Amino acid sequence: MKYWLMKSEPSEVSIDDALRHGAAPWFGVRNYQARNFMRDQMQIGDGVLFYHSSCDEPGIAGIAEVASTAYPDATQFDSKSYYFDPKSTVENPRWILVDVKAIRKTRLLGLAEMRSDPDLASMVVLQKGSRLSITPVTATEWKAVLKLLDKSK
DNA sequence: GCCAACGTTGGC
DNA sequence: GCCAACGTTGGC
Repeated sequence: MKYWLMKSEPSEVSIDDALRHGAAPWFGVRNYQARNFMRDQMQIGDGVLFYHSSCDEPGIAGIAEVASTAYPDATQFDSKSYYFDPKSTVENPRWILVDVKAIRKTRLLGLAEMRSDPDLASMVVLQKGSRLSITPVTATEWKAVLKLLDKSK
């Protein structure tokens, strides 16, 4: 059982969208490191912090879980898709994904509040220059985040 | 809109 | 394989 933080732009897929859709493919990852986490390390049932990025209020917006093992991202084969990759083939797909199931929406846990918690000092997403859309979360960080979410700020 | 940080590309 | 140029991310 591992824990992850996964970024989504709410203008594309927000936590509300994810809750409506149930388990859905986490399409569009085009970064090898993030892909490799999904391919090599994610297991069904892993905990996911659903993070809103590139928006007015960046931060953790919900809790989700990994709902499938890895399989090819269909959007890479769709020439009309923004995520189309002409260099990828069905025989040898370059991009894979997992299904993610949103479990609940939380209050918005912003970056400033996260940075104020010493238990989160080493959290990858808080490091300077960290842009990776999928990052590992330690069990300690997971617990600390849940604890912060329980506080009514 | 700015800009730092990082990833990718491609010429050599 | 190096590395400069370019593109992208994402908070501010």
